Amino acid sequence: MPTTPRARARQQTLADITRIGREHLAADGAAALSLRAVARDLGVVSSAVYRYVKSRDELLTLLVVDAYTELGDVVDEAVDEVAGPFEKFLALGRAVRGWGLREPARYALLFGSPVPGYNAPAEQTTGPGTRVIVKLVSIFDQAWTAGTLAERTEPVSLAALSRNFTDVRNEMGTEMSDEVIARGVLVWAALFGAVSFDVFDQYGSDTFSSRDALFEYQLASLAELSGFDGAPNNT
Amino acid sequence: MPTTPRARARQQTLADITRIGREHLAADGAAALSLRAVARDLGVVSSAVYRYVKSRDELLTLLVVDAYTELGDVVDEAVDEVAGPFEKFLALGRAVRGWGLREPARYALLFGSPVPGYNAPAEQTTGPGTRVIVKLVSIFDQAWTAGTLAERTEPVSLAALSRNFTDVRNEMGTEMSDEVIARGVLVWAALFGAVSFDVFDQYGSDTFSSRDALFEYQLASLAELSGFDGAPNNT
DNA sequence: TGTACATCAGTGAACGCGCGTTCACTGATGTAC
DNA sequence: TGTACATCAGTGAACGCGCGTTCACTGATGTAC
Repeated sequence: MPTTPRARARQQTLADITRIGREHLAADGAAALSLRAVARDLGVVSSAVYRYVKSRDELLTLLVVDAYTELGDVVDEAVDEVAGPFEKFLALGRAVRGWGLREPARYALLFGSPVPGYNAPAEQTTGPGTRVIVKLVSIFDQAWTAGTLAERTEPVSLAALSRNFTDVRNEMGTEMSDEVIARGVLVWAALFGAVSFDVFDQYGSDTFSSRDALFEYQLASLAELSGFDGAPNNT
Repeated sequence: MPTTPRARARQQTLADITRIGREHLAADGAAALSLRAVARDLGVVSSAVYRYVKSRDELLTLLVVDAYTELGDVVDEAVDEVAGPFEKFLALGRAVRGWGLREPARYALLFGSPVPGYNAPAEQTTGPGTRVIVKLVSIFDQAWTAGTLAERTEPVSLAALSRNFTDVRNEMGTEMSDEVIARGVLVWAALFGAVSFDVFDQYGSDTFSSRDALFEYQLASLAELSGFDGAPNNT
């Protein structure tokens, strides 16, 4: 917590810069994000922003971390409100989609096209950037540990990836089988595929009158594919 | 076919503009695509490009159509080479992913973040833009007509979308049930989710040592979910 | 408690750069008679 | 077949704009003694 007025003012200004950056992101996209425009909205000369942010790329990093953090918070809160893997999975999916639809530009920053010329620094983005998949793993692990996850034979050999799965088990602290991890990765990618199609408007604008209903079907199908007990068509 | 030398030259120049645009897309992304830079590479003064293209947005449209067309060609060729819905589905998935990995910038233009301030004109992009889904529908329809598509009860009611499914049946010329269409839409979105995660590098750079093996697993799982006969774990 | 010094936020000018688009023009190519 | 006119590709200058980043500076805030 900041002690002096100057430190408090600094923190406030940094928060303002992030907020204004978010607004510009929403209006013009990441590629058009400009320090000068942020400075203008902040009511300050353009060089002043350099007291807070070393470069345009650092501002982008700030926004990436900000977005991952908010998404992570939203997802955690939604998932923790319910009990059981199936319900938690639904909550996670709905939370991701809800946030994406509310914040399309920030969703695009995280899960859309890479920003040309920008490389997110791993040290700062990896932590916040893995919160959703970490949460998803914990949901699978809960079902796995409870012994309620449906079994399934590998449709295709996973031998080429077995060392990777061992690493994942160590990093994530789980005992899940190769097949279950691979299944989880597929469900993860598929979930974001469904959300991205919705957020990025890949279905025509009037193909589906209720995107909510479509997504609920998709989510239930993915829960079924995941093998969660309680999902329709599972035990 | 162009008759006069002038018409032939014009066509050649248009092709050059498209090619150079593709290169700039790959180097700097859609947002940074600039008529002036294209003109420079073409060896011509910037205003000359306006003889070929009305505006920067029209150049973008040219590139969008160009990309959809190439992807459509690649997919059609791959799918038509094999027989049977299961094999065709695998071919489609592999073709999409292969093209995406070869052409990440063009893939991003079509399936990544929307380009801020640019709206693709429906008249020109809808045709080429629907070729992959049309092909996917034809694969599902082949299995449906042959009666080899696994049945499945809706995990969640699709009543809210029934009118949309009727429209789809009319537009696509198929008789597939609501559930099968919804299943196809999910598989479609999931497939592109898996490809996007791969192309956009959403798995860490060293999480999976063989992205090919991972994708083959995902593809086989989606074939199974689709209900294609011959897919592992299906009849 | 008061003073001397260090820190820091913000200024304003400047550097060198790129962009989309318009316009009047030149000179070559194509076409109608 | 030859000529007059129309079409069209490309030029070069200009308009008005925005960008990231650096630098020497001023004046207020904070700190050590």
